[in-house]
Amino acid sequence: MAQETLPKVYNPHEVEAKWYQYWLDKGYFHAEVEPGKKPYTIVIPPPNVTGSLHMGHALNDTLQDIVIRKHRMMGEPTLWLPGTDHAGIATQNVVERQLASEGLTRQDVGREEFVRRTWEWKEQYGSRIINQLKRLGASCDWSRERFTMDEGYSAAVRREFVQLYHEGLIYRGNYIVNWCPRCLTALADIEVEYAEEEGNFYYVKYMVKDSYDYITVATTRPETILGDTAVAVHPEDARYKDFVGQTVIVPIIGREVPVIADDYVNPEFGTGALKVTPAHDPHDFEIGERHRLERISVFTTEGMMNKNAGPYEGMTRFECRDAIVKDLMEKGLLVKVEPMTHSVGHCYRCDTVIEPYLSTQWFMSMKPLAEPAIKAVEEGKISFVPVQWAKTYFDWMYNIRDWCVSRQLWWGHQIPAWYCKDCDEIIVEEKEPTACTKCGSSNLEQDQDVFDTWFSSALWPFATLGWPAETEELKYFYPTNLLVTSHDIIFFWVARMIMQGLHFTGEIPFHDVYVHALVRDEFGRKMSKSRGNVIDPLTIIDEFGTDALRFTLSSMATPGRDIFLSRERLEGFRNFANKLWNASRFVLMNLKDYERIDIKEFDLTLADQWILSRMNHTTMQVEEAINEYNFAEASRLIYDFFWSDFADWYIELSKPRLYRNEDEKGRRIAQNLLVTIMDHTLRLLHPFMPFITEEIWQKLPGAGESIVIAPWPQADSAMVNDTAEADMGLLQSVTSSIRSIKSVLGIALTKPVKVLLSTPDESKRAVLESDNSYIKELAWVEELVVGSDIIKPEHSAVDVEQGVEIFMPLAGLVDIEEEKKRLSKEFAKTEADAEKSRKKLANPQFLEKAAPAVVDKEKAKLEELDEKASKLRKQMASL
RNA sequence: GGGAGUUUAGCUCAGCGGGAGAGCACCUGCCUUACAAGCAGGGGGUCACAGGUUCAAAUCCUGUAACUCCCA
Repeated sequence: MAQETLPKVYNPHEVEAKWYQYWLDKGYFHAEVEPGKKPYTIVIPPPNVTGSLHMGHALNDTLQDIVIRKHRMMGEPTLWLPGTDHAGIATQNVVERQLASEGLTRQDVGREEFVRRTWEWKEQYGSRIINQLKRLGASCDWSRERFTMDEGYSAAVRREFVQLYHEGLIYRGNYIVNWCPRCLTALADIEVEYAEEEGNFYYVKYMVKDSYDYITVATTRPETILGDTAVAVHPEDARYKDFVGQTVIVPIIGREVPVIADDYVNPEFGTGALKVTPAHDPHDFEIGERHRLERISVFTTEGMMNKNAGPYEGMTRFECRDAIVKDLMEKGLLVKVEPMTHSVGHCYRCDTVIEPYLSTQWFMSMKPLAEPAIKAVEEGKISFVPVQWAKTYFDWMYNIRDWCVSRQLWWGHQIPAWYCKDCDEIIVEEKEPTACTKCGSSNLEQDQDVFDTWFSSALWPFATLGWPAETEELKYFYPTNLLVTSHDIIFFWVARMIMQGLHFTGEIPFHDVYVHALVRDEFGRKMSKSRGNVIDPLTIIDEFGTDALRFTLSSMATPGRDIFLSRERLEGFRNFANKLWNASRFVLMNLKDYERIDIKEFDLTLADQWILSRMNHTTMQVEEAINEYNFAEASRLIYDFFWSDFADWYIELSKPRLYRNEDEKGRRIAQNLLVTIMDHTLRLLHPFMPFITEEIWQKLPGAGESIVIAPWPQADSAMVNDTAEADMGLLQSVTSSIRSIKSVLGIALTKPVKVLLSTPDESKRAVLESDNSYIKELAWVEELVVGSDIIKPEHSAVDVEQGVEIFMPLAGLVDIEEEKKRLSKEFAKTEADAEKSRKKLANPQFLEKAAPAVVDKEKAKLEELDEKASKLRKQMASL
């Protein structure tokens, strides 16, 4: 094989684009229905079509890609189905901003033109995030890419609505909803984000009609006084008993309203008297229902005061608050003002203060849908990993409330409901009706609203596979195996997919839900565009390479802990990539006369047996870790094996065999093992670091078409060799000890020295003798003597490792005082350890109750420590 | 107000009933024919605090404190 010269430093940019294109050209990511084989499926959490890749995506998609690539290598028909979400409000906001830069509003251009422009925007920029996913190395089946507003998907959404409507699970009604006065739409309860804000608690007098009596009511929102239609007190509140049934006058506006008694009122809170505004508060709305109160809305949809606000008409909500407070004060109706922090709802898309607002909307009845979805998790058909998220899921599901699914937006799935203008009939059909089903009139108008985006993404796992059509793909790939997501959308998305999946397909949409952490900035804050603290993964990829980013994220993906991304970590894993690169350079530079042999037919050295044992050991552990979705553990195992075992020890030990010309057989075995281990480890690592592993693997002799489709490494338990690991451990300890003595005493590592090893243990002597070359090579020892009862030569440094006394004559090498210092330190440490152990063993309870194996281990440990200590003491005395 | 999580070396984090670990940073010595993005060695921790369970607690339980998140 030709000797290749590789650059000293791995350059990710040259290889990443090349291999990604190669993989695409070969069609490796495409999954076909293969009857008789068990498929493996993940649907991607579809990023917003307006989005650009952030660290959350990078983590989310890296973890999915790891699992997907592993299953693909295992030979399963593996589908990772990609796509994007039309993201109603977010996308509409983007296009509105674009219009604003031209000095236009969406109302100026009209709905049709606005939607046309949005599609145009989507065609132009919608593939941005898809291309970014490709840079991340995501091995999605791009031929199956879906968009939540493409034709087939839209048909699925219509089916969802029409079926639920006819099943009575969807209804239309006039209720209090969360209204965003900027987006001009209703929002679902979970789309409101609450924040503690400094506000005031205003105590206001409500005069009793024809009396000088009054009730003081406390409120944080005095502007809603204008919509008050009652004052409520608790039925058992003695203070207000006589007021119930009387009429009070709403300040400013002069409306006469009743004093009512209702259990909802908390007598402890404020004055114990509550002003009731059924049109502007969800609780007040319910009180209003119970007492048949009038609902008076005082705001416009834009959050301005309407004509019901009388003198305040035209003011904003906030101007009105100030004006009313001033007027109340002037009229002597304001008793006092107390500062108070309270929770204020904000739009999760634009952060505007939400207004509870009376409005006619479509709602979904959630209880009947939630029941089977709760059961599926309780019965273990769906598992959350880590399990504690199941509790979060249950809490929400048990307290679920009806879902407002209509949105007053233009971008989205328009609701397939038509209203007959002649007879008011509501017609809900998948196809646009031509005539009213009741009166036959053709004077029909479609509902102007669209669905909540999550209404459509709830169908994602099966609508992407063709539902409602019973496609081959749906039958084969559904239910999917795994959903990977972050905890912030368990309610928004995961729970709703489970509900709709069970309702519409009769099956769970996925078996496992792996919930990963959020990626935060260095201060632990959620990264967000509005905070301006986003670390762009593309920048990181440019600087460190995709593989380094992926490996960093997977290494930090410990269940249940958020990730604070740091540059230092990225550098560390970039260095790991470089280590891989250079180890492979070493192997490739030393393949002169390489010939494939069957290593099982030759006698393997201890180092050979050891590295094979470690490799198979590691493989088993990695397999287990990935199956438990413990990506950090899997990454660590591969990192440690490759760097600490293979590079630091095995490669070093292979050098003499490669460089010495006389030992052709030894060289051949070493070459074969180096190639075998590289090949095996690269395959194990490929799901984590796809690019560098392909680049190196392709250079190895006997490489196949691509590592992407190379077989996933199987552990061979017959190769796990405890004796080899123990023997090698002894040699490593002795080697390290000698290096340490040299280093501490200021002797250069490369200075050749004489070393004597003494142990009564015959098997240890055998190991030290037969493989003394390991110690000689790695600790720069020119003369090594092994014996059973060696007397310490004068002026020697001493150490004891695993019962082996190590002597290094220092004649002329070093100041003996240095050695005394080193020894007494070593002795003190050994004595302290021994003392701890002795104490433990002196405890009769321990001997009686602890597991025998634990006691034996402790005894052996103490014995060794005692022996070491006594030997060190003896040597110190003789110095 | 209810719930969840976190607190381990200077920093970022593993470990989660039986000998305190890694990477980075720091100190010392090395360009030893793969790698200075490296090699060898070293220092550094009453595992937040207080109780409890246990022969044995960083690890399990209870409480306290600080920080973070979710829900109302």
